Amino acid sequence: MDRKKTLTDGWSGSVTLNDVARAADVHPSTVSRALDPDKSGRVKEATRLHIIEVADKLGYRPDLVARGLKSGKTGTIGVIAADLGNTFVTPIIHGVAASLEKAGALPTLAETQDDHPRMVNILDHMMSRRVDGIIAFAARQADKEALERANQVVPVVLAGRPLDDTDLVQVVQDNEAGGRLVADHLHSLGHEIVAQLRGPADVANFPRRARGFTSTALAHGMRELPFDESAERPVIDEGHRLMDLLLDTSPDLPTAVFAHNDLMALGALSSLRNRGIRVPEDVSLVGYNNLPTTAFLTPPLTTVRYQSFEVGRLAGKTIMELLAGESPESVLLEPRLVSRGSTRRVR
Amino acid sequence: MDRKKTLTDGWSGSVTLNDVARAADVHPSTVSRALDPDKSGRVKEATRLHIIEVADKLGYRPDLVARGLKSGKTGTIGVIAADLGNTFVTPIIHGVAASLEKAGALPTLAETQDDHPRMVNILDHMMSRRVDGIIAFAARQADKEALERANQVVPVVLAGRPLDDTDLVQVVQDNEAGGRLVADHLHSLGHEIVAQLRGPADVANFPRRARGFTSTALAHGMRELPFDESAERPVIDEGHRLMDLLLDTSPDLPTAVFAHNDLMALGALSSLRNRGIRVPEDVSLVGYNNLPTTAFLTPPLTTVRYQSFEVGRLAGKTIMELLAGESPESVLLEPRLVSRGSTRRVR
DNA sequence: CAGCGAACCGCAGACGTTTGCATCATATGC
DNA sequence: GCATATGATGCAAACGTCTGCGGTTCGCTG
Repeated sequence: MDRKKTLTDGWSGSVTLNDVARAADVHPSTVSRALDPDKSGRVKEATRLHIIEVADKLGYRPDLVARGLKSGKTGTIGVIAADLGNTFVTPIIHGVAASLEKAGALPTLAETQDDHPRMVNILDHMMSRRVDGIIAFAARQADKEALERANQVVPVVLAGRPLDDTDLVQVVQDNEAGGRLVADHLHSLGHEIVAQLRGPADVANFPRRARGFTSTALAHGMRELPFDESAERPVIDEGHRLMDLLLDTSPDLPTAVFAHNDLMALGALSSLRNRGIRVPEDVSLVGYNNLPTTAFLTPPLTTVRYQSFEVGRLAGKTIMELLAGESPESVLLEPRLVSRGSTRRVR
Repeated sequence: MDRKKTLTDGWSGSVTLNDVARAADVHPSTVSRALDPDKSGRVKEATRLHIIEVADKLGYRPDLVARGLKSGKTGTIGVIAADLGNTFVTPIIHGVAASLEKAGALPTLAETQDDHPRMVNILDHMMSRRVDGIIAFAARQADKEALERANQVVPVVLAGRPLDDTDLVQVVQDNEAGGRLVADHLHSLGHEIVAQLRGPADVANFPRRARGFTSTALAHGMRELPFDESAERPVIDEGHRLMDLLLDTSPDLPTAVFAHNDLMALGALSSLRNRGIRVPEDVSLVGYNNLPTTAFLTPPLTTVRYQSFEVGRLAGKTIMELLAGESPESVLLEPRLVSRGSTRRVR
């Protein structure tokens, strides 16, 4: 009349601490202590071993939900993405998952589609779930206030996309340096007339890339064509549209184009092809992110490496440090230019 | 002396049901009922409105952890991936997240790296977290038993990668049909000597593709070069290695090669290029998955569309149906060939 | 041998909800 | 106007775990 449930021999229909206690003939609190590595010194070695044996035999698994209720810690980190379909986002998630798992935590995923009300809803939901912390990436400037509010309750780390004027801890790449690298590269190849295809202005990455590029181009005495249109979203179609627009409206042709990410570069490439403009013979083209397949394009795309996985990994590490009460600094990763066939010396 | 905490005006330091009850001068259970849409009929309209108003003012957010403990439902679905770095996996996750969110649930992510012990650990962990269900994709045959055991406790859905000889509900593409499509396509272009670059044999997708391809090629009277080596992992490098190996060991040259996925096709492409073998002039090349950038390769890659997002979406839908007590069938999506420049009529 | 501290363990309350049951007041039927 | 049905709310237990407090048992010292 003691061992009542032996349903499956795997995770039986949830064996509780009480079941173990009854089977081991001790009080539940003793079982709790025996199974807690921190407290195991507070229980006699013999009983501890006995309890562990019984727990194993019964296939006891602690109920993390109950534990979470009692302790206030769920071991869950909310990860809020703008767009899970974005090829630049997924490696970050990969990095986050990898580093959290190492710390015994797990990420819970949500997507905002860059919609502000949705961001607020999701934050609400995450708080309801009592996540221990939040990693938000791909946040637009508009979300800043909501994220700062959330940060009053649980640690918030920004990953992949920076936010201006905020005290939130950030793990991002130095996009301005990235823009500078591109300008330097084009300058070293002798380009003098250049243009940018801008990503969405409210995603801070892109204005920063633009700023770094423009200032350095200027410093080198290059001429940047005035073209302020920016993409709605950083995708292939928009790259195509912007390239078309530039070609249709600009009196001059640039000898090199800096697309703010690889996808937009792809779109630009097909726009150029459609018009018989050759890359790199007529125009050099640079992307950003170094997506896995860019090396296999024809021509292989010159681009800037974005260590997405590393960003995710560090963001995970950072939030665990915050949870441990430490005060980690924001991280600014250095970009690196990957020079390939889509850029060449201007004749 | 009633409203004690007004810390932040956002998510104040967690307002509980009791706080609301006290402020509204009713019993907690009444608040619980008033806020539950299902039970709202069981409380007077006036008090209900009053309670809602008070709850809003206090910024009450239910504690989903406590609710989970009481109700046994956490609103969380465990999503177990083999490799989050796999470009074929991420759209599936995207689809899962999208469809779960619609149902008010959220996915919790973990990665096995195709390591069996790790899969078991993660399943354990997921059970401990009391997930309502599990979507496992990218499972190898070895994991079958563990997943079936888990399925005794919570619904399990397999997504993206099929498993043989199991009753688990699956949402996958008809890989055999995919293989047939490729063989048909190559046949229609007049190819007679063909070869396959096989993906890992223990991931059921690949043997199925192989089977469909081989049987159809045979039926068409084509000759398939005997080449049984298969990739360790379905990645670029392995495609390169296999292509090299095939070229080095086979006495005959195929006029067309079917790589079991796009990444391997990329590797094969560069192997061929290194030897001065032109695609598609000398050899036609087919991939699988239709990754976003394959259309921009030179030549654009002929491939088979894998509706990854749709697979994820349906997997999410399916698990919600299982949770609702319905008995959804396994889903077998139809592949579609995407014919591009990497295949051409044989001279 | 009395006394005392340490080691070990049980007790019970708490975390924030939900829910069957009990209770009370009100409305309905005769 | 009384009995009964009905509607609204309060009460308390429970979900599984953790933990401060206190009690018991030992072994030890003086």
